[in-house]
Amino acid sequence: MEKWSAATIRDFRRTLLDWYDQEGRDLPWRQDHDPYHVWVSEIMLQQTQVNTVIPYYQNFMATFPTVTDLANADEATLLKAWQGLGYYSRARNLQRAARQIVTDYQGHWPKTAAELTDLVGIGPYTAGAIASIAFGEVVPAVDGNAFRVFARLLLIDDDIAKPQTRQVFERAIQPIVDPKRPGAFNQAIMDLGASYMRAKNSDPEHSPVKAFDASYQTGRVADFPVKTKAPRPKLIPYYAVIVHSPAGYLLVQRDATQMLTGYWTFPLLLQADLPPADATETNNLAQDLAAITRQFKTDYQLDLDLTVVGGQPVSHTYTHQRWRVKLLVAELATTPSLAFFPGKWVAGSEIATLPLPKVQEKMMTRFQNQGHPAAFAKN
DNA sequence: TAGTCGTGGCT
DNA sequence: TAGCCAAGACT
Repeated sequence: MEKWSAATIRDFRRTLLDWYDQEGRDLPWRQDHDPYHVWVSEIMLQQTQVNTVIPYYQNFMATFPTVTDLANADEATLLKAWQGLGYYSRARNLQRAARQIVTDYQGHWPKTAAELTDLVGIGPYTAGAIASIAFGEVVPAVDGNAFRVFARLLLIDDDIAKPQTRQVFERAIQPIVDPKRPGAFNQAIMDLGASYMRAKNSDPEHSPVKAFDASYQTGRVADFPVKTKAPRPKLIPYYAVIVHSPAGYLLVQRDATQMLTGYWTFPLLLQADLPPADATETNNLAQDLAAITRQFKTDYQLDLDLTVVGGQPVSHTYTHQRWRVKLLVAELATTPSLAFFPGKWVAGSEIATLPLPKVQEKMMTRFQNQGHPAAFAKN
């Protein structure tokens, strides 16, 4: 690992901040240093690209202008505002933290990184970002950009995929943070990491800090940062049961034990949960259809005549799971009671008003393209 | 600690 | 295409 002298540190700060003042990005959440604005933007930006966040941020601020508005919002409105951003626990934690601020802190923000970590959804990175940008605390904000930028600048070869590596970087960066402008310093590092010092297609030759870039000076940019790769997503087969009656489509809201908590989908059944097939030559699909029909009858008192929706199964890949969803449909002439089924009927024209995950949108599109073009038409 | 948790862009 | 990456936190 490289060690910088006090003179080098001063030179680096000046070079970095001069560049940032000239070339730093003009982003909606950089209009001011309001902690609410900084906080919401930082949560949205977790594992999410800037261009994706911009329209969500603008809509979010129009819908929930203050932390009090967010604390008082109903969950459906909140989840709808977050729909498509992913990592949906961020949205629910955001509201939990808003309520913490309003009730536990009487609306007064904690102003240090150490205190900010007590708010749900604020970890070491986000605490450093808010503390430095909104309150001027001299602390690093170590995100993926900071890992990458300083791994290259200082030739730090610790594996950034390992949790204990964070403190290595925090200790290395802390003395370099500009004590006069810690927020600008941290944001400048992020802008650098999103431009000249990207993970792929980096351009260290034209970087404003190339003179400080030990990886570039020694021809080893591609070797930093060191990061072990994640395991491959696991294939998980599902059946989606599309039940249509005069009252609309049968939808279920995902509970707190599941991913996509609070969002609505067609009923989904794990293929692995269905009664096992015989060890004979019998058709698996037919057996599964029979098992699903039996389950709806006995558990929910719903009589379904299931048919397979044409086309390929819907495929949707998450970070650690790859869903393969076969669509089934049952058309009912009359609307049965849902006294035994944990879901509700929703008119085709009303489904889009609910918070829906991407996989549900894919299933709806596939269904429409397989002989039901007007199923979810908007009125 | 290592696994969990979404989606879109890009190669 | 399949895989990696993008302003991580939580358990």
